[in-house]
Amino acid sequence: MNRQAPTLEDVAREAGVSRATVSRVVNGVRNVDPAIQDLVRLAIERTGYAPNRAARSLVTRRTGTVALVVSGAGDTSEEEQNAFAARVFSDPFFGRVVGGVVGFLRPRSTHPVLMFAESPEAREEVVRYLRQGNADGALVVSTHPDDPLPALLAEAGLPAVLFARPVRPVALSHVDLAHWDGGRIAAERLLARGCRKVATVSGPWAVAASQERLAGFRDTMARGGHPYVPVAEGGFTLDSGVAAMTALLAEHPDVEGVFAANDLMAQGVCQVLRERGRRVPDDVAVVGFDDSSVAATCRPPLTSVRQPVEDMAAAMARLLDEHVRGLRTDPVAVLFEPELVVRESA
Amino acid sequence: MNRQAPTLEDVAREAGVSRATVSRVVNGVRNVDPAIQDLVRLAIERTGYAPNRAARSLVTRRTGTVALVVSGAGDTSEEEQNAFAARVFSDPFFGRVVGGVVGFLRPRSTHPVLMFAESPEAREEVVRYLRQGNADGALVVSTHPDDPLPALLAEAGLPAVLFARPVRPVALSHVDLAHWDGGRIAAERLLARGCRKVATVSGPWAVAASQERLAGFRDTMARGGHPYVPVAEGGFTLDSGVAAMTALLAEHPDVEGVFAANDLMAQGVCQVLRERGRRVPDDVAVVGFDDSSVAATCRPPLTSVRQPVEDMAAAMARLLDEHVRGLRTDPVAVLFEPELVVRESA
DNA sequence: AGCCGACGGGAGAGCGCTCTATCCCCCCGG
DNA sequence: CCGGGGGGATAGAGCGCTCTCCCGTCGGCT
Repeated sequence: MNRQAPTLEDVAREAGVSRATVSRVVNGVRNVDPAIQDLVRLAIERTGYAPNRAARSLVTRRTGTVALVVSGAGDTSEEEQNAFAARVFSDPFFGRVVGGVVGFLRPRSTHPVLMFAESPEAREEVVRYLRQGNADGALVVSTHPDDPLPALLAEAGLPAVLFARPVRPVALSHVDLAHWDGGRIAAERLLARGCRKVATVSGPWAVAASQERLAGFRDTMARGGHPYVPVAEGGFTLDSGVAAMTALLAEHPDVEGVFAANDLMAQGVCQVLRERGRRVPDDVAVVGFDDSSVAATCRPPLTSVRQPVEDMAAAMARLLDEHVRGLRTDPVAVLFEPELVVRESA
Repeated sequence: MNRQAPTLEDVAREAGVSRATVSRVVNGVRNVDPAIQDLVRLAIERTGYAPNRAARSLVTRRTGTVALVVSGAGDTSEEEQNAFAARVFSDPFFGRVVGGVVGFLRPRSTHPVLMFAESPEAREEVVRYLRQGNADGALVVSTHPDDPLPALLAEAGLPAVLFARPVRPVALSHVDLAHWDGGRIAAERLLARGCRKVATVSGPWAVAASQERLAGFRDTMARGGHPYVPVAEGGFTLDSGVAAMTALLAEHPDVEGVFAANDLMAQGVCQVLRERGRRVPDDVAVVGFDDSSVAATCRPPLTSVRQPVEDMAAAMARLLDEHVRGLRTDPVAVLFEPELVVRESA
């Protein structure tokens, strides 16, 4: 940029008032004579003034920026970090998170800085980034239950809000879903359809959400008269869904209903079923989880337990905002309720 | 943050030197006595100093941040903006862009700010954001050929690099693919497989890339002895691929090979084909474009013309960096070559 | 021995903004 | 007619950093 950007001083001179007055008009603070306000606004228009954020944040100690961190637990090399980024983005879940966050942030004229933290160095980088005052706080989405980042942030006293309750308690706010209820809802659907032989593809054991979904599903099935439900562990990916369903089908060829702990795995389940000549939903009913975009594009379209990810992400941003502004000091947990979205698969 | 962050001054006092010296050590500029360097580094360690970016960028007039803008041409309402964000993220293409950009930026300790610009206000916001000095420049990925953002940026003299050549010439650097060659490669594959009756699902007419891919495909088919190739226009989405293939199949039921201008549409093509009882690739060979993640997950896995999106995105970031640093002043175009990735569909 | 230049370090002036303290002026009550 | 009060504007002190001067101290060369 060669043309020197106009400053408050320039506008003040143009309007014939002081810097402070212009500042007040710009920030809409305290009483300013309406006539002078117009004068200042005109001057701003004429000079094409845009406040310099660095200068502002230097004195306010606020940046109006938040970091959106996708973190793992790994000790990944530099090259694999790219793959991590690509993998993250191939999961439709994150698109919804971003959409929700942006939905909250945009009306406030702020925008998220995207960071990936899949190695110790990258995690240090996140902490440094925040400590340097590049952003006011962090929205953290962990892909792994052992993610050490939340603890690092809490320890450094940096404002942060997590997606999903951390396994180890940390003094940070988080939003989460009533996963148990999600499992219950899935079970109720399969029960209502009259499925007798039922199996489930769970998420990784280590993930609390997986266990809760599974518990909700099993408890409800048990209450419905089906105390035994075969389980195969998956990894929330398409491939793992395929593998899990293949194993399940080998041992229980007479299965009539399957609950997969996310849509990607449900898609894998459907693929295996079709390849084995089973029709969905006529022979086997399949219920997914998340109600992500694949639920709609999958053939057949998946009946799925909806996780209101956008709302949850927006709530994260709102919580962080409150923490940063000091409106809220103690960590809180905000819980969302799942609901069934019926399509064709069950 | 209640605990006051240590400043240069604090470190200087601790080390018994001047602010300027500490600054020199931190920035590794000019010669500083090694003994003093150690002294300073020790002091930094002890105080836990982290340079304040706002203060630094106030004087350097550089932020070390770039905006990653996904823009459209629309005049979209606030609510639909969210949908836009979600839609963008459901396209695997953008995940690769982000991965490539992050891959270049991360080693430089910078991180992209994510922005969506699908309305006039949002575009103004992008310009304002950059003018305010929140970011040094913008990486722009347009989803629409009529996107006015590049012109706005060029007009404002803001550094920016585009993905794909803009339809209306703009004084900005861009990276692009040799689309014509991509079309040629697809044609050569179908020709080599001995397909006689061939059709193609193109991208939107208005998009230059669509036309070039189509031209490359047609020219090569013509040279191979097939002057007439039926075309159906798609919109780069799964649904549009389904619609286009349905139409194509109605008029040309004897088709033996299909080239779809991206993988998402190729997936739609495969779905239609399967529903109509055609086997892929035995009855009909399908070639996609992009080699995106759906190419691998699609059933059957897609043979696709690879677009090295990660490399292209990294090149964008590199170009922007050069422009920002003043190493490069005139706009340039960097062209990448596509290559065929053979899987099962053709 | 004297001079010059290179080198290492310090002092201090801002960068553009916010915000507190202050001042001015007008209005009102006594 | 004067003192007090308050709204409305200004002056000025920084926020933490970089960077341009400037100064002192050597080492090497004539």
